Amino acid sequence: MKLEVLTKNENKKVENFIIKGIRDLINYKNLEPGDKLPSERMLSEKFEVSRSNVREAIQKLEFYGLLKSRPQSGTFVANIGVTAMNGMIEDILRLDEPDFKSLVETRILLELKTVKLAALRRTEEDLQKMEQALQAYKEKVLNGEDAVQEDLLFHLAIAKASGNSTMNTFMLIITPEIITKFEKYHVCDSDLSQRGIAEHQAIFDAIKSEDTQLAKQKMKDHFKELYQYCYQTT
Amino acid sequence: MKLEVLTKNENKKVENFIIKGIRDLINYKNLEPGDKLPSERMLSEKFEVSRSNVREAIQKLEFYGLLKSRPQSGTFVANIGVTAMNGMIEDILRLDEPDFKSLVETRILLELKTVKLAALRRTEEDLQKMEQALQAYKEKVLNGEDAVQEDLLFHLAIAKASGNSTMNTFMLIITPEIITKFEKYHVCDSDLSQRGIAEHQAIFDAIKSEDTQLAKQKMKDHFKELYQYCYQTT
DNA sequence: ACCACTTATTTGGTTAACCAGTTTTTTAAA
DNA sequence: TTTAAAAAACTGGTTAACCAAATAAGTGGT
Repeated sequence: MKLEVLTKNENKKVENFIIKGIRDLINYKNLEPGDKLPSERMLSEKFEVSRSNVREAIQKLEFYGLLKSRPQSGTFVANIGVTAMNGMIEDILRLDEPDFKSLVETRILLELKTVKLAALRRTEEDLQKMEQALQAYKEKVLNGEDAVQEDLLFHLAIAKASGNSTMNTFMLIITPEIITKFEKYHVCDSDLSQRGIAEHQAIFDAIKSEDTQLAKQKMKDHFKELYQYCYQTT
Repeated sequence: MKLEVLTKNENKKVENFIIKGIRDLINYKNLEPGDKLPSERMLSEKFEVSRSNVREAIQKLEFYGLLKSRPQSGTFVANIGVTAMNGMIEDILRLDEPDFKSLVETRILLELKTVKLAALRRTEEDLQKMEQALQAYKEKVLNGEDAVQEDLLFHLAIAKASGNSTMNTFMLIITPEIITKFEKYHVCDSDLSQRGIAEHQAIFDAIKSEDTQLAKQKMKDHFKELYQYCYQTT
């Protein structure tokens, strides 16, 4: 297990090493948007790493939109100038693992917005989906079972109803991390869950009646404890 | 070019097909958190696709925290129950490409928060980095050159100063997409850039003097045009 | 029946060979 | 010298063989 972490770190180190190499290459050769990078084979030879490692690094930079691979042709510098390229690569290299506080902070921010947008834009289909999720949550809680999953699915249904695909994606990214870390730190007691039903219902009603301000307020109430938990520790 | 898009769609279709297969497998076999998935080879045989495709799909689900691969051991269901698993996979399958409006909307939301947090938490080092970015931006504009990159680097410096790694990551994700799409739609004229300097300076000063409300207000002013642009069209 | 030990198999990850287009170079005809 | 055609070299992507660790199965002694 220890070994796995080591190799993972090692792997990350190699990846960052290659990313730095690519950055230096772009700077040294003054590559501009649209220019072609050396082939994967040449890079792997130059940096003395495997081609898989090179592909990995390229794919990461492609994820952040800095490079663009074209089959049977080459890898190209995206439509971003040298300056932005350097700045962004530096940021990418320094990115650290998200801490729990950062995740919760972001979730609250996103959800206070998605709930407003959902109240504005929700379709009839969205309402049905949310109601289903709410119903599933209620049943679990009333049976005294753990309902963390159903809880979050209701929130994801709101994100979908917001009609903002970017926020929806971001919610999907942070949700599982929150689930796993949350279950470790915190256990919902029965009273809290009972109150959760009423709060969820209030949020749903506000969205249904298209009352954006009320929806936001109800979401805020719902997050009150999490908010305090987030800001009291560390 | 047309072909590339086709194969890309085709590829996505295969990936989604496999993801659905994995989902059905989890449901049918009632796999719970910690249980082991069939090996990649078996899955590739069962779904009649290449092992690469299977790995691709697994890595995507791993990105969203639903699976966890362990070397020389197997792929395991993450600490998430069947219900959340189903809901999230459905969302992932339906995720569409982010539209420009959604990107801008999210950017504004994130930046109004990061600027507040930056005013609260910025270190001396953060201030230096932001000042450098601001200076670079000024020089470009005063020379009459295009300064979109320097503009965004200043905003990224703020995101970094916010001390929230999740928001920082999200800003990094949407920034390049905004750059490319923005340059297509909109060209900054000289007057606008001149005003941009003052606005950036005001934001920086507010952050420096730790005035959260003022910082947020200045950022809001800065986004005024973008905001209108975003909400007038479509 | 149980336990320590060896062997065989299975696993995700890695490497190297291969593929089908693309791009550059060569060639020869005008 | 120019240009059109042909061939060679190169490209990212894909497939299949290989690796070392982890697990399962077998083995023999008690």
